[in-house]
Amino acid sequence: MARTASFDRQVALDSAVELFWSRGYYATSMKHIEKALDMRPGSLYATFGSKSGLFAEALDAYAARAGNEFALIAEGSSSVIEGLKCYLRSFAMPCSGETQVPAQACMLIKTLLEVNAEDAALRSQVDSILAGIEQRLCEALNQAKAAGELRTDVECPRLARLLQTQIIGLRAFAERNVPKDQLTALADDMASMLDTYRA
Amino acid sequence: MARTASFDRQVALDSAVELFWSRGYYATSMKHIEKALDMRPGSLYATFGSKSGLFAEALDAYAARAGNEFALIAEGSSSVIEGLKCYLRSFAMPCSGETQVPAQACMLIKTLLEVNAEDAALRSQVDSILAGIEQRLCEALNQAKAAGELRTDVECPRLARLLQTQIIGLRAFAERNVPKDQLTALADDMASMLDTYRA
DNA sequence: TCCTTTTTTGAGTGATCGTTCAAATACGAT
DNA sequence: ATCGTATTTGAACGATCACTCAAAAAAGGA
Repeated sequence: MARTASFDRQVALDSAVELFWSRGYYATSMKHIEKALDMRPGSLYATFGSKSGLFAEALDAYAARAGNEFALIAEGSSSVIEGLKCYLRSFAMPCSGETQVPAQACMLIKTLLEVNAEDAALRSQVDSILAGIEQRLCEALNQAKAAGELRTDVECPRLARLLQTQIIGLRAFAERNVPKDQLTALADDMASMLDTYRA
Repeated sequence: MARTASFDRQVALDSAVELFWSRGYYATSMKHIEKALDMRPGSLYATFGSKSGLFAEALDAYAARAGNEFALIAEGSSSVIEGLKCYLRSFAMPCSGETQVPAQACMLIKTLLEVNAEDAALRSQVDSILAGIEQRLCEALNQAKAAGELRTDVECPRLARLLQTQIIGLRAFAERNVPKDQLTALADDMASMLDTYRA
């Protein structure tokens, strides 16, 4: 046999997420990537194919991480709705624990607003990931309704989209350097808006 | 005297807004700008100084236009709150009239999420423009409260931030290719949320 | 230890980036 | 018409872009 690869694919992807989430797609050069992943062009292109290929994998890695975080909060909550409110409020926290986040805004939304028609593949990838998140929210709301937490006339898909839009807005708003208490008040307003739909 | 400039500065800026709003800052090259404004490098640099200088002026032009549109809707409404609800719903419309918009998302938010720390001047410019919009919303709400449209216990600055965040989220969400009826339902949900604060 | 196979390296590719500037051009005053 | 001045033009700058590939390096099997 022969030489084995010296890098860890998942570690490299995590670095790529950090870098792209922070700098966006177009403003991240291969030089940045080489330094952040500690890999040289040959290895990078052999492994990920292209800059956009790496970005695509980073998007999926980000989505997987975000999904885990949501599941974690949902699991640790007494009810579905409480979990969703807690999830909303989590985006107003400075940063849970010691790890610093590269940007307040969601990487998916940053990509959705940044990437233009020439990179249609990335656009549609983001679109389908967001659709998946929307569906997960909808399923959580269905579960809440089945548990009697929500009024029976609530349209779950519609409320799911409202919820997703609230999160998008909150995280984009947080990209500004706004006082922490204003941010928590904003998240509280959104969380209490959920109570409107309660049974 | 001597030769007079052959281009109209405001027309050029409008083209720049259209171009930058559509393609973003980093993905717009000077070649794109030369073609869109029909100007050659010498004239461009003599007039606007640099790519970032042109972008800065385009941002201001965009903000002025957006302010006018808001004022127009506010003027044509029976009450302040009705005007705000109408304003919210306007972002769910396909496009009012014949003019096509280059992007659904707000150019200010696209810029806020795209531009990174190396271009701090643009970032802080966006930040102050957004703060100005927030204040305008707050003033409108104060006016509504004075007219008895809002409960007396409503914190107008806080509600203004909530409103701005709703708009941000709605317009970013609309960047996806989502069915029109879903979008109007979303805007309706946000508009009716305003009723919660009514007197 | 040596050989085979795979990975890693980094110089180099042409293209494009934002920007400059001297020459050509055209307008207004005389 | 001629001149003086400001504008317009487009070639060219060095830097950087995403990407390629031949050579060097290193791991596992013999």
